[in-house]
Amino acid sequence: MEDQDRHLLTEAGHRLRQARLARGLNLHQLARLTGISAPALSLIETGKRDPRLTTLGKIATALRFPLADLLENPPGVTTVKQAPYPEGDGYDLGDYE
Amino acid sequence: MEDQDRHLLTEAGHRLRQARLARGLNLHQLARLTGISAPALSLIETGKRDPRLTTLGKIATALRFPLADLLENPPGVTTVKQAPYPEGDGYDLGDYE
DNA sequence: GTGAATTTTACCTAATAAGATAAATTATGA
DNA sequence: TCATAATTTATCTTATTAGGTAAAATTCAC
Repeated sequence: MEDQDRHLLTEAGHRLRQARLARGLNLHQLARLTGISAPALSLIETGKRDPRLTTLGKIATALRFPLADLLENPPGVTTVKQAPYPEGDGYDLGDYE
Repeated sequence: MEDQDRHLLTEAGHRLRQARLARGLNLHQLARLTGISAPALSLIETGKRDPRLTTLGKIATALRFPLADLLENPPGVTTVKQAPYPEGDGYDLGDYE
């Protein structure tokens, strides 16, 4: 697994744990709410598992936490609208056509 | 699979496709950029596959697209800060302790 | 320090993501 | 229409998620 992947998983895991603790829930209780087992939740929160999108969705729903905030954009930070993309260029596709 | 899951997958898929097309890339080219096969990308974009978090991360990176924007918060919409959570209550854990 | 609660880890099984490849389908253009 | 490109679907293999359970480890309260 690459470094970027690992960072993504640990970051999302940290935010999940913080959100759960902020709501005063333990893993057992969150497991009840989500239908995801406590061991699985533990692995996700500790960044040891690469969860599926719907798995994250179930957890976010149970915690009443915006899914997007699990992944990027620390609270309060807003994504800046980018300018439209320059036509065609900007991607290195190598010599592959 | 539940209704909410399906909605999450189709929504994320749509946004992925829009982002890819906005950059003038076809599936083959995006496959080259991400290391994810074109058939897999097709399944994800059409909401027929439940991708892993790191898979979404690879695609978002390749498209230079904020991962969070794939999932919620249509461009321009900002998440409203919630008040701190009321102590203990608000969750229906049934009669399970 | 002890004991209880919580979390982590370690098995197992089943379901499924993802790669490769190829075939089929669907645009797109000449 | 026909040819080409692009996307979708199908099949197979491999890797990994996720549930269940139990045991180990950690944390917390007393």
